[in-house]
Amino acid sequence: MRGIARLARELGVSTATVSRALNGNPNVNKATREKVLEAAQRLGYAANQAARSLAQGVTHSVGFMIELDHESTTSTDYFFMGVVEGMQAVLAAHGLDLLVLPCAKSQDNFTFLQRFVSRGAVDGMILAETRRIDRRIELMQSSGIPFVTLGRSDSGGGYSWIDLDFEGVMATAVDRLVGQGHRRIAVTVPSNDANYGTIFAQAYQDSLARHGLAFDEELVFPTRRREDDGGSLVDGLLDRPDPATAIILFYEVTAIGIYRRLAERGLTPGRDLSIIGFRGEESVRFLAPQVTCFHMSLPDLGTAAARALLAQMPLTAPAFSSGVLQRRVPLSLVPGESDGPPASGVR
Amino acid sequence: MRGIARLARELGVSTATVSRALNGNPNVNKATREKVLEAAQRLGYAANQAARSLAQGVTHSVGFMIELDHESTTSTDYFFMGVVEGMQAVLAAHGLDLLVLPCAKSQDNFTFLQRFVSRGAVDGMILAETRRIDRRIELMQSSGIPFVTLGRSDSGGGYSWIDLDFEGVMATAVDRLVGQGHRRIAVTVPSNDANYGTIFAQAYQDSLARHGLAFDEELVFPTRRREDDGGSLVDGLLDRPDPATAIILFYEVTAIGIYRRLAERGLTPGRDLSIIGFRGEESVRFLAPQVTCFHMSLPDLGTAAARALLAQMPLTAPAFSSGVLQRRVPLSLVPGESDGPPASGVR
DNA sequence: CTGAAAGCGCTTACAG
DNA sequence: CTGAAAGCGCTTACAG
Repeated sequence: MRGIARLARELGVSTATVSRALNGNPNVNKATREKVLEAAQRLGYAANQAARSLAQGVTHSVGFMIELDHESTTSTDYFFMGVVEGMQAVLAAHGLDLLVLPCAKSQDNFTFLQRFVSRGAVDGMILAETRRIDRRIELMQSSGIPFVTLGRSDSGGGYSWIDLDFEGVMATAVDRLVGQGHRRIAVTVPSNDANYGTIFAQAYQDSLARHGLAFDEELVFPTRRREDDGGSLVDGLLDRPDPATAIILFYEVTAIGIYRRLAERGLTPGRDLSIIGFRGEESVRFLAPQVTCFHMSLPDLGTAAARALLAQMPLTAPAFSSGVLQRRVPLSLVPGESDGPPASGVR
Repeated sequence: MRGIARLARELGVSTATVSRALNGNPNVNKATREKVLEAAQRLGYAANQAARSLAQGVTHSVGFMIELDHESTTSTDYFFMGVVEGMQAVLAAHGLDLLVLPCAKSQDNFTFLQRFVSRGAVDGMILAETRRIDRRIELMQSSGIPFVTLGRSDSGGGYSWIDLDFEGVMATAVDRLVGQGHRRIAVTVPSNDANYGTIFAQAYQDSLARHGLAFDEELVFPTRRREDDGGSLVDGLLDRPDPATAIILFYEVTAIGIYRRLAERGLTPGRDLSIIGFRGEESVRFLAPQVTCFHMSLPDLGTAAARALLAQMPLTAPAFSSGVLQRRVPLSLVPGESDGPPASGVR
């Protein structure tokens, strides 16, 4: 005999009583409860997860599906762990375990998710790196399992998501540069297929349009999350009939390569080329001149996602404001010295 | 009626047959199997995880416990995701799910682990950041659940671990510096309580002793995983009666701060101070002069850990060479220009 | 090759 | 406040 039955026998009570005592059911005599709790503690007993889940119909766990591609996992810009920190704290406070579920880039992410969902392995799910068209969202909706995505998608319609305010960031950056006198503003966009790339690029176009500036496809540079992906675009930016005088970076780490290439050409960031980075990062903080960028708290992003999920889960929903939550997290500008009026003085 | 029962009824077979077909039991008529498989596929049916685990006594999942502290999760030096990449690939190939289990620094890591273990939530466990004395190891041993640690510990005795060859790295670095003529060699060590700090420091002492060099406690600098933690130690290193002429860095990112401070003082890395970094990192790769460092593959480390675990798990052990595996993964030196003969020419 | 039935270790109405 | 018993959804000897 093992598990709860063994504990019950040793204590001379029924398994029902042990179960109630352990689960905080109020209908248990105080002395009995203490006896049970003490014994469980002493013997290191905890209810078997599988049996518990089967009986209760809930797992008390939440999955966070992330995709592993070598480019990002080994990047200095990898930021999901900071987000996990916030998620974990909120979920733990509500008695939920966070299971980070890594899906290899090489396997189909739909099938991967489907397995966890159809097996009932989690009570809720957080998805990252949403695509513009993302079948995972419809999968989650038809599964009935509460979920929230980190990032928007055109799929699914009215579901909960948390995303960064790319539009706000871009508007602020372009406003600032235009205010400094720039007219030829370039941009880098991620070279992967996540939806944020599309959103960032669209916000760029919209912001230019707001200022009556022409959109030039040749000023849009897809880059990877790599320091050296910045350097190679500098020449293309400057050596043209109408050179760009400013650039907005999706991956701020690429500033490192840009600074190097500028230095090689005897040029100075902020004077010969204005640079604004998207997400202020540790690895870039030590560049001189300091990169003008946008700041955000990664744990706060995780916290927001976890809350949006809890608001949908049966056990926790009552404590949260109801319904679907769709929120863009604003970022604040951190002025540096990497931008300023164009050297040519064009205005 | 739901789950397997519903599927069975629809197909006009017993649940036993459905179960066998789905689990690849050979004792199933081919036509029957195909019928079942087709229906399961069509209806998106997958066996309930909890029921399956309860009946089988195994979860087909492996946990990787990592500790979240804000310093490391937001560091550009965070490297566990690269390791996860390798783990996940190996485990998936053997039909095992990898659950990354984040434990907040603020909660007790022993209790955290105990919950997952005593509940039977995983079939195997990988532990990171082992301490010199680490009660988790005895916990795992008494649980009977296969486990492997990323990092050594004095606890537990003969269990499986994978660790980096800190001794080899240190010996190579010191040999190289001594060969260049250095006699006063400083070192940075991590300021946390993980065992690798102790090992690194001990290897430093041993390597000095091998060359008959005196150990000077004042040349040992605890640092965090932060770029700016390098700069502050430069002055202490140089402004003393017998200045250090070389330094070996545990966290290579701190080289960034060191380079900056040296530049401020009009000094040159590799000439006025020789620098060797431990783990070659993306964020440091663009420093000039290039930092001499040691290279390793993060996914390979994960692969090794996963294999060491599989070798202990009942279902997979037969395919692996048996027994306890304790392995130090070697790193290879990548020469840069950040070290060389001391400027004073002392020999 | 297939089915009826027991059993995995819990939780929870139900009855007292 | 407590216990006997059913039930959660599977898997797997056992019998045929």
